Amino acid sequence: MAQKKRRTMPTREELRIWRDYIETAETLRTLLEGRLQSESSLSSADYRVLLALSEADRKTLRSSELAQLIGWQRSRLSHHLGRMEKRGLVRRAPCPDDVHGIDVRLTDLGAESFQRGSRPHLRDVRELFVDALTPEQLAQVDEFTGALRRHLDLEP
Amino acid sequence: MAQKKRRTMPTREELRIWRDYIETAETLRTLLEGRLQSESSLSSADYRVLLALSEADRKTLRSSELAQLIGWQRSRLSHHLGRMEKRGLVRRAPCPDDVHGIDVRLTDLGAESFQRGSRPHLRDVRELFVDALTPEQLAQVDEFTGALRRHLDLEP
DNA sequence: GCGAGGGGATTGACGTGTCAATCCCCTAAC
DNA sequence: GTTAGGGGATTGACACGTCAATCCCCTCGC
Repeated sequence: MAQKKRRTMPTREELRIWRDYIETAETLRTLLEGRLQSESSLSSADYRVLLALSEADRKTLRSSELAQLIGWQRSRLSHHLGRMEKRGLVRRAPCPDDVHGIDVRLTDLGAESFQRGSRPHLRDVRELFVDALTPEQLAQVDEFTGALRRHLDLEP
Repeated sequence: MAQKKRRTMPTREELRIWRDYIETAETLRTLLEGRLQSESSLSSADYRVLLALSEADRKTLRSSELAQLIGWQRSRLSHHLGRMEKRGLVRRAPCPDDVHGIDVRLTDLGAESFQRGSRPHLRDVRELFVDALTPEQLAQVDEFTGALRRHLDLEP
């Protein structure tokens, strides 16, 4: 550990592991995204929004809460909601309780799209990720992801 | 294993691990990319191109070889080279040996930018990724990444 | 020789994400 | 009351990646 702190550059081997790690995660994301798209015409961005909304009380969230929940910048959410609204998946309306603030509401079409996409997507996650790993490996993923998150201060 | 095959959906716990995994990798990528950008005004896409070129013989590669090496679609590479050329990082010229085919050449500015970005970038990788993990955890990452890659048929 | 086909590369249209600027409406200072 | 400021949200300009269409020039069959 002390020795590790003294080094500046990663070794060749560490670098290879890093590259494999990040590239594999990327590939996995892309594959899942492609399947989701062809199964339900939803991007993974759509999916995150729909997921958050469908778990929300009255299928509605304040725009800022939604951004907070899924960890997006305001402007990204705003752009994306605009596109989703155009496709009829969500609807925006001024929030009655608060003069600032916009309520984002799941439409029937949005709820239905999410339902339709959800099961195959979960199946895909099992197939491409969970099934690739033994239970021990899965536990290792959890462990080291936790270590990374703590290192990066992503944990509560 | 037999039991696993029979299930359709991942458990709640498996899903949590999946989400943490993919989200952490994504965050890490974004962080690294931001640092690279502010340290050297290079995107990680720029970096990959410059890395491949600077390791190449005569700092030059055929466009198609380059695409192959870094695993990009032709059109993505073409667009990106256009932008990089505009910034003076690379230069394109018809390939003398082959009537089809374009030679992509690292410019002096490109080589210098890469040099300048490289060390801090490697330091960042060590700091944000390698230092977060014990040697055992790093070995585990390698192991399960390998398992994933084999499952997805990404291995040679 | 000439037309079909094919590999190499580019282009255009489009959806997406980021950053910075802006807008809107409220609250608080004076 | 008028204005400074601040939180919530949108907008515009731009960089990026993807897909499908296209272009270019060669090779091969005839």
